[in-house]
Amino acid sequence: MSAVLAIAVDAPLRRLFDYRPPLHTDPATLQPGVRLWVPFGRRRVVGVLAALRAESELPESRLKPAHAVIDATPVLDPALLDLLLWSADYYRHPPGEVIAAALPAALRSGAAANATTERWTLTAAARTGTLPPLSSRATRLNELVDFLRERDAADEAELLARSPRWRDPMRELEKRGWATRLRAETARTPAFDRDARIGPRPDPTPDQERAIAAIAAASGRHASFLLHGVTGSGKTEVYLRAIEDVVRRGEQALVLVPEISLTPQLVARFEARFDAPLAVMHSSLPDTERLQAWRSARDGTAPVVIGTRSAVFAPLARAGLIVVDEEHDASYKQQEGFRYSARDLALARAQRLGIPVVLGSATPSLESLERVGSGRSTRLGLPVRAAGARPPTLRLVDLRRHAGTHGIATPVVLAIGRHLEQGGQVLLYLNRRGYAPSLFCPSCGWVAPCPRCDARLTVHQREHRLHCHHCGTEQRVPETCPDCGQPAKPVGQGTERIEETLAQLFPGVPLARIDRDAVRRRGALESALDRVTRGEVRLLVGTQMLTKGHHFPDVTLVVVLNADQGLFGTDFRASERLAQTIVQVAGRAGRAERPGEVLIQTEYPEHPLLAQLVEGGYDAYAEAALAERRQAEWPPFARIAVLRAEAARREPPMAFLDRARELAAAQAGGEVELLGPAAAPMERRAGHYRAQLLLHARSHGPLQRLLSRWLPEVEAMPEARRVRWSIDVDPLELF
DNA sequence: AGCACGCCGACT
DNA sequence: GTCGGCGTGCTC
Repeated sequence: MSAVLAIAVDAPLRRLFDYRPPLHTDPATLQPGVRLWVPFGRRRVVGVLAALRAESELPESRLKPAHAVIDATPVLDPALLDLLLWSADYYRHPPGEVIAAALPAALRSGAAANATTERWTLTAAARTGTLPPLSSRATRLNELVDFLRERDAADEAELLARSPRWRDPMRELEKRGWATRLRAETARTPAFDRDARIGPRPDPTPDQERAIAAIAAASGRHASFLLHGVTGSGKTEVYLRAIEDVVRRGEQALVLVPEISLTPQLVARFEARFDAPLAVMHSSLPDTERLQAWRSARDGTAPVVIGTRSAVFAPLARAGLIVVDEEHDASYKQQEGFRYSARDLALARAQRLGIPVVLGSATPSLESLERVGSGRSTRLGLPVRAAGARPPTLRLVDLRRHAGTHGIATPVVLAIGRHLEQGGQVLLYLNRRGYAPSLFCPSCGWVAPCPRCDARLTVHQREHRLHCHHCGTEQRVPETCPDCGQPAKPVGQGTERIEETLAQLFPGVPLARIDRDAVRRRGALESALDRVTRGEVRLLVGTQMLTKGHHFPDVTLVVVLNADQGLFGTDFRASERLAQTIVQVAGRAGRAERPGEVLIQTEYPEHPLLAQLVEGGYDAYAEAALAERRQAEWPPFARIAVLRAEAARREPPMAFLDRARELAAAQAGGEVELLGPAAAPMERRAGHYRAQLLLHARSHGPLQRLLSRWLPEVEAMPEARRVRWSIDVDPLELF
């Protein structure tokens, strides 16, 4: 009986491909997780052995033999391979693409998995003297031969030490058959010395102590913790202590952080503590550095592996702990292609590995709070701020009752003045960059539209241009309204306009704006943040960028300029995001001994979400929101998936989804509810019409069963070829 | 995704 | 007469 190799190939195809073993290769020597070169169509590609099977569904005659085995040992260990194949199944994504997501680009194109060292040696013929002698005038060659004759082999360092220009003569010796190179895997041993290498650290508070002890008590088995600590309560110190414990046992910790917070400062803080090289994994890392980080994670030379979303797939020689910082952050969910949640996969991975996992946040996702509520996770609270700082007080400012200046209500203007007078810094948050969200003609009602989206163009005054924030379209600001020829004017507020207004209201007060436009230049963000920290800036305006990770100890007043965007969102998660944003931005105030003040401008001060936040903080909001989700049967009390489609014309996506719905209805059997199809709220984006079909079920099982039977049918539909479609399991955003 | 095959327009 | 447009089909 001949074995069949089930191989994952990096192609958008939701299946594995069966091959015969390479010629003269005993399949018994092949372990799942090794790479092979395989013929694929008319190409030759790298595949990963997913499983060895007794037989194929295809007749043996249709199977091609793989060309060659690449790895002696698997690039993906059994647990990681298993997690990846499970993920492919769970997220309904092609297994080859899922595996590709876990491997550095170099490995996807066949590079050696292990670092190799080259050594040079004389050939047997050279040593026995059977070669024609070298000319006595070739001094460089003769010297090199003499050098090699004295030893078995020489590595690059030794050759370099002898002569900096050794490569050319060596190449010549190789050409003439005198020398040859030996390639060997570099021996790697853990570089860190368990005890001696832990740097100076502060004493933990009693709350931190309790959390550290709970995590330590779970070492060596699976346990899931939610580290719920208000901003400034010292979550990072808990991670560091828990990791110390892991490192002392000679194990590794995997730390996931949101995209925006993987800064050199954060890495430096970890490095200072462990005094060891960390493996840093980030999507914008150059290929060779990614490969190096991957190798040092895999061979165990890095005690700590720290990275963004895709680092959840980092190979670990001796995994001891997984940490997911700011677990509520949306950047853990990949929004295109393989739409996985790194936070959810971190939980799945820790469970498979039998190790503890710590999710940390000041504003936990409702999913994580529900896990605590149902007993699947243990909450570790850090209720007070380190250094005794008092929490800020929140107050609502009714925009209907107070006149204002370009979006800043008078009481807020007065409060800003007061805080500035008392020497505080003031931070204003507005999630809208640009000068104004639209350009409007008061005489005829025309509003500058994006030609490719159902959206308005944003005015960028400084550049004198209109930008679409959805598709990137840009144009000049027209002198006059194109419809009636009258002057058009910017309407509404963006950060650029707030900056201008503040400059007028508080002349002479140093001001900085921090948003994507203002800090586009390399290093601009760092230098702006520096000026804030040094106190050179007193007024600070910015977007989301301000709410993540940066600390502003001297900020005494935080203003949320417009809380209303999240209050009536079409998305069931809109209010959760708003509450998290407000609490996160509020957390920037009152870090030091000065109490902070937070003012939230709204047209709906009676809205229950805002009332809960102001009176009971995030916990009160979360409790109410969970009750609401339970009642309405939305996640985390239900499971959803979204089938999305888009095309250049309006009809094909709807036709596709209508037909897909019919197929699903024929299978659903009552347990899965179908909602839609419906056009996206902003139907046209970047010239494409978008629509979606929502699938809703009480639990995971029925939804997964439907998806596994239904998607192959969807894939085969003729309508499927006239649209771009995708499936999103556990979507974060519904549109 | 690639890659090839296949049948209809403006050009060396 | 050909180069090449992107529709269609296939990858063990």
